[in-house]
Amino acid sequence: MKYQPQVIETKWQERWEKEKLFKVGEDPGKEKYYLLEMFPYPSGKIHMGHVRNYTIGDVVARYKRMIGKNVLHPMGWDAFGLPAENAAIENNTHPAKWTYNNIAAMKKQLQRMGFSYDWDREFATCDPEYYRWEQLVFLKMYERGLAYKKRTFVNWCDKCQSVLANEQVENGRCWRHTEQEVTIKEMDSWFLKITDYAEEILEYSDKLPGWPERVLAMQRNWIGKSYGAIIKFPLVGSDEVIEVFTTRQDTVYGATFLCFAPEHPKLKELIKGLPQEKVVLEFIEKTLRMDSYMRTADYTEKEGVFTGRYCLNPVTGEQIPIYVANFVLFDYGTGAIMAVPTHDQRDFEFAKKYGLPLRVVIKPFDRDLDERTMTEAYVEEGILVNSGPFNGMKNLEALDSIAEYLESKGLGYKTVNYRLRDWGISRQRYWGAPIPIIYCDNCGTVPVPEDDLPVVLPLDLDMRPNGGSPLPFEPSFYETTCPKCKGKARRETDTMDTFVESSWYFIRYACPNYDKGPIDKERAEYWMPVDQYIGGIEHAILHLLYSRFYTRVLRDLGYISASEPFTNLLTQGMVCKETQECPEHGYLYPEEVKDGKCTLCGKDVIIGNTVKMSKSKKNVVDPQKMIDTYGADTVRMFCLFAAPPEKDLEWSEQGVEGAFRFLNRLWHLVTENLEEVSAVPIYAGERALNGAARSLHRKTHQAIKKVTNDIENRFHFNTAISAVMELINEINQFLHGDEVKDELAWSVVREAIETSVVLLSPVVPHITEELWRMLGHEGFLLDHPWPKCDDKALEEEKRLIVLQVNGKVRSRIELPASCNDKEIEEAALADQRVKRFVGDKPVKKVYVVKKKLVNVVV
RNA sequence: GCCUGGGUGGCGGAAUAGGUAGACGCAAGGGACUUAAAAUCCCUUGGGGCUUUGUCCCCGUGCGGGUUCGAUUCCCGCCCCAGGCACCA
Repeated sequence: MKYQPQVIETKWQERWEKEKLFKVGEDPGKEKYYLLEMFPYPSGKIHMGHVRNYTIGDVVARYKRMIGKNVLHPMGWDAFGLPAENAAIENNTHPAKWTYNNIAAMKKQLQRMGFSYDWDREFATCDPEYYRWEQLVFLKMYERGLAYKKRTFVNWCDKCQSVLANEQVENGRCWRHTEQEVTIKEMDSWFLKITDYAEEILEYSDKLPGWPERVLAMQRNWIGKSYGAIIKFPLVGSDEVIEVFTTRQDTVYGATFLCFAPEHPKLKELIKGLPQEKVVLEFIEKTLRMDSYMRTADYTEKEGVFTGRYCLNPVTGEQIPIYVANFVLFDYGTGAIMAVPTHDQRDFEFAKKYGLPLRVVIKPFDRDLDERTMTEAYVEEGILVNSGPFNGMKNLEALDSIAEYLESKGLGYKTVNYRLRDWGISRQRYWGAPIPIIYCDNCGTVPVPEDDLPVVLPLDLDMRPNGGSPLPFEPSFYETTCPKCKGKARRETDTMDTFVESSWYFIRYACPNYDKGPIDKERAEYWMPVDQYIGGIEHAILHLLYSRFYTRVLRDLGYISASEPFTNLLTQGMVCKETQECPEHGYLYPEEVKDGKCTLCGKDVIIGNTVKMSKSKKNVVDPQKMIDTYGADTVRMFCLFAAPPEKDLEWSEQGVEGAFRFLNRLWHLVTENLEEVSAVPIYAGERALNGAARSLHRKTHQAIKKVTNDIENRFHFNTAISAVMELINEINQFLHGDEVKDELAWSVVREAIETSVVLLSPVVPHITEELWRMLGHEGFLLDHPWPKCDDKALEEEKRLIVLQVNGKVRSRIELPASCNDKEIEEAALADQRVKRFVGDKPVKKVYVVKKKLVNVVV
């Protein structure tokens, strides 16, 4: 009988669906386990990254179910976003239609992979029944000041035709359009106050032992907490003070000038009417015109101009000039810095360039510094000089003393600063959840009344050919009446960042149809938090940080009690493949290469690096093709076997074939021995075994132990699979061996075969289901209890003892397991080879390690 | 520069509590079956050495030290690679 994956896989998929095998409800009598993989954007078809991610999740879900947990394993669609708009323009269709078509296609593919999702909980975030609750939460946040609007400088991506959050800018470029430089634009934008939760999120980062350290490190880094002080510099010719944030208040006596960011809100007012006004305005304009990439690049020179204004150094009383400088960040600290050229390298270079004064205020412990001969800033520890009452103090000690001194004089105060900024969620896009706000000339900004929710995104409009949002051009959408005064008013036409939807979808899965609010508290309390979350590392900051924030907001609004959404996080590696490059034609598809030559020009093809699969590198493998050729089980098997989940996976067609071969071997092992195996009962330990049968029985239980441990504690499916491979190799050896195959022997084989099938079932659920039925069982494997290791089976009557002399392996002997340390030692010293290496040297000491190893030291 | 990982055969990777380095698989080579090929099955496969081809000897987990009877594993110093952050005051 031939192994025909296409036939058996679709057959079982249909049965599972018909029997609602994956449906789950709340069961207070059972321990819950919430397993979640990051839901996909419905781009059209699944890619290998999805396949890997969801296969890993499926193994865990099936395993947890088999050990008796009540497993929630849902799937849905992160369905808002820009690609739908672009595709709609290109194909002259509508984003909604495009999106729902894609969802249907991808759902079919996921089902074809045999994933155990409870599809009854499926939803798409572009459904008003989903985003209406997001709008409600937005209104509640607005009420509490957690959502606010302000005019400020924001990141703008021309390709997106929209504002981006800081988290969505990578190296000065858009995270979705890595070729697109981000520019800074001044505009009105909505923000969520994630900074209110910075401290709590940071603190809890030490309480997430189930998260990879590098993700936590990235988040801590992103939050960027630093201790320092605000220092007030009185402005000359005014009652105002200029506040700066510094972590180096110990150097305040050396502050010889101030620098403002070009975006600083007070700057324009400061220079009004001064002779320098024009030059300063020109400088501001020039700096703002630069894209973020250029502006923050290493090679961009530090530049600035004098503003014409002065302030007083609050501790020395000296008059010092105020500059505006391109390297000062407007949204870190106060947007202005005190410059201490002697002890900060940037300030040093700036001062040298513009001839500004230097004053040493910290000297090294062993020598003096002279500002006239310094060639770089002194940034090490040292002793304070030129610092009034603080002279002679160690600078680290002076940090506190000076802060306290400033505080006592009303010149400043100690503070903590975070790099994290509020989350900008306004998007000038169409395909997103509308922000439920109305602008009225009389009443100002008015929230949409809760009863009027949802503010539905109109589906009957045409996309604009240039790519911008049609909403601001659609009177039927934006024209409305003010809920307060009933006068004419205008709706907000910005939509929300799609990361808002993904910040709480995992809670909605607990109660996807709940229609009285965003969250059915009772059901959410049963399921939350997510016990195991699995997804790509690329969301280390973005989605994972936003979700930790949003979950806390929902907690504080009383919807749930959990603070952290995801107890354990697994970030799987990328799926990679080697690239092929022609010197003339660039990257080539595999079918464009023949015998190492380019089929277009005949030149030798260079085998490139193994990198993440991407269309542009032409090294993608379509999962559908793999399924069609080998079946879903083979694809699942390869994804799990080739590497542990957190590492990158190198795609190898030969590896896939190896997986397919293994499944064929398994298939033939069962089908070719079915008659004999079916004729006997499964070995249950009632009769003593010896020889090869005893050894096979032991191997069976060793496999149970190893597979269970590898899945339960490590998620190392590659070693779990290899343990079953070893078992199957041993079954085959046993069958080909000389020993008499009596009923007892066959019953041991039956135990070994059935155990292999059960152990493999989370990995390759279709073939195992089919074989299970052939072996005469009723019911689904998912409902079969996970096998238990019998420790008695593991016992060995003989043990291999490794014999070392001076730490080098010299011999191996087999001894009865009953031998005690003394007997083992005697046997070791009596061994011929040990004797040879010991020779006539005196034995200094003999180490015996628990029935495993002896080391004779001479 | 800072942070976090990581460096083991031709390759992907094992070695989970300091105790047999290289499990399992891929590739390669040899053999069986076949008219032949494919498929399948069996064997070999870290490197080197040999006046003994062996239950032989030496070397070997990025490099250099250390701790230990014993180190891929622990400690110190360095090198390299990947990812993240980076004018953060």
